Amino acid sequence: MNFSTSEENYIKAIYHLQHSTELVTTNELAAELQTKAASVTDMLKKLKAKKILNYEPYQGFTLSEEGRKVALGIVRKHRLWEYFLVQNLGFGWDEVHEIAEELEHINSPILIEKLDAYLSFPKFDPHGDPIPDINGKMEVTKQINLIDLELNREAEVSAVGSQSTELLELLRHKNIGIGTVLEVIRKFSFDNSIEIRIKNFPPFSISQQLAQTLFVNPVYGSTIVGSIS
Amino acid sequence: MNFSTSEENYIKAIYHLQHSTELVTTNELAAELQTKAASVTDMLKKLKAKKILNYEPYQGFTLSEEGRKVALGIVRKHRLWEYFLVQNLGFGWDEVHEIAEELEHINSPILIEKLDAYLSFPKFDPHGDPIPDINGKMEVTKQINLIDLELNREAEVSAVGSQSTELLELLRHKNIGIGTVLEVIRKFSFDNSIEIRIKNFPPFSISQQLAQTLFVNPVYGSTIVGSIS
DNA sequence: ATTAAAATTTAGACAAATCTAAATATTTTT
DNA sequence: AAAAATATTTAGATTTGTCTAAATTTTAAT
Ligand SMILES: [Mn+2]
Ligand SMILES: [Mn+2]
Ligand SMILES: [Mn+2]
Ligand SMILES: [Mn+2]
Repeated sequence: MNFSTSEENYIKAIYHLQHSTELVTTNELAAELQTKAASVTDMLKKLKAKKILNYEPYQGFTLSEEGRKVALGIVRKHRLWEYFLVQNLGFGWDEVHEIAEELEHINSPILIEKLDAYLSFPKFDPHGDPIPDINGKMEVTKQINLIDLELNREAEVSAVGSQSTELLELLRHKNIGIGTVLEVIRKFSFDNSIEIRIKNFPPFSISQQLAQTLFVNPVYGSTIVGSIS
Repeated sequence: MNFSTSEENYIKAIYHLQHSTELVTTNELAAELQTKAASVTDMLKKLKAKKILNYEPYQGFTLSEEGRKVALGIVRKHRLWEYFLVQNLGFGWDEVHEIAEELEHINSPILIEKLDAYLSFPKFDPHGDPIPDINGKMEVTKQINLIDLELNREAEVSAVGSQSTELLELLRHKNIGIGTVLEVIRKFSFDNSIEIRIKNFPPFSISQQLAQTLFVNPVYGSTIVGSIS
C-alpha cells in the first residue's frame, strides 16, 4: 500500500503521540499537525478505511499493527536522512529537521537500504533518537530524564525531547549536545532550576523547562558521593 | 517564488522540449508528461500568470527568462542527485532517473549547495549531461551524434539521448556507457545500422535507433584512415 | 440529574490538479 | 476557397486535502 505525503505525516504524528498517551485524541493530533480538528476527522476516516487505524468515532484512536509498521518506516527514513545531513554534508544538528521532514517522503525502499549501508548502519540519529532497522527494530536506551538524575552522578546526554529550532539554538549556546558528559550539582526548589557542570567547565544553571527536554545515560562506575564501595 | 511539484515538472519538461523545437506546443508537452492537452492548457494559464511563460492561446509557448532560471535550478538538483546516487550509493546509471525525479523537488537551497560541495562540484551527471552550477552555467560539449561520426575515428561516448529503462538496459547489455571508447567500422544503408568496435573488443552492430541516442566526443589525435599527416 | 463546557463530528464550501466531452481555432487537403 | 483533419481551448465534473460554521456527543460542574 502507498500513502500520500499528507497521510504519512498523519501516521507519523499519531505514532509519536502514542508514546506519551496510549489513546490519541482528535484535538491532540490537530495541535501536533497545526491543522483543524475537522481536517483530522476527515483523515481518520480515510486511514481507518485503509486499516491503518483502530478508530471509533468520539473514542480516540491508535495505530493498527500495520499502521505502526508504516510509521516505523517513515521514522527510519527521517532519522537516516538526518544522520546523513549531519555526518556527511556537515549540517548542524539543529538545522536538519525541516529538510528531513521533506526527504522522509521520498518513496524508494532500495534508496533507503543503500543509504543505510553507505552510512554504515547507524543506530542513533543526531538527536540521540534510535533509528529503526529495516524490520522496525531499534535499540532501546535506558535513558532517564535529567530531572531524575541523582546529584553528583556523571551522565552522558543521549537525546533531546524536541527538535524545535529554539531548543536546539539554546543547547548550542550552552554547549550541550548528544554525548556531552555532565553532572547535576544542585537543584533549586524555588523554580526547579538545576545547576549542572559539564566535564572540565565551570558550573552553570539551566531552567526546569530545559532540563525536562534532556535525556541522559548515567556513566557506569562514576563517583557517587556518599555511596559505599 | 515557490512552485508545486506539478508546476516544477511542467517547467522542466518545457525546458527540455525547447532544446529540440524552439516553440513548444500543447500536444508535445502533453505527450512528454503523459497527460491530456486540456490539463496542459490549465497549467499554461497558471504559469503565464506567474510570468514563467511566454504564451498566447493557440500560438505555442516558450519559457520566460525567469522560467529558464527556475528550470535550470530543477535540472541542477536532478543531476546532482543522480550523481550522488551513482557515485556514492552505488546505483547503476540506469536505476537513478526515477528516484532523482522525486528528489529534484526537495526544496532547500542550502542542501543542494552542501551536496554539490560534498560531491566536489561534479560537471556531468552519470548520463553525460552537464550539471548547471548555482548560476545556471554549465559546460558545453561539442559532442556529435554517433550517426555523424566519421568511419574509423575513435570517439568517447559522452551522453545518451534518453533515460528510458529500455534504452539503458540495452546499453548495459552491449557494454556501452559514458566514457566507452569506440569507433564506427561500417554503415549499412539497408537499415541504417552501423557496425562499431569498442576498444579491445570484437566489432558488433547496433540499430539506427540506438545509434541516434548516443553522443560522442571524437578522441583528439586518433588515427583517421586516409587522412594526411 | 440537569446544566454548562469541551471535544468531536458533520455539512457545505473551496483551491489545486486532473479528466472527458464539447466548442473553437488553426492547418492541411481537396 | 471550402471542406476535412488536427490542434487547442473551454465547460463541467472528480479527487484530495483543507477550512468554517453548525450539530452532536461526551465530559465536567453545579
Ligand atoms: Mn513530513
Ligand atoms: Mn531526529
Ligand atoms: Mn519530477
Ligand atoms: Mn541524467
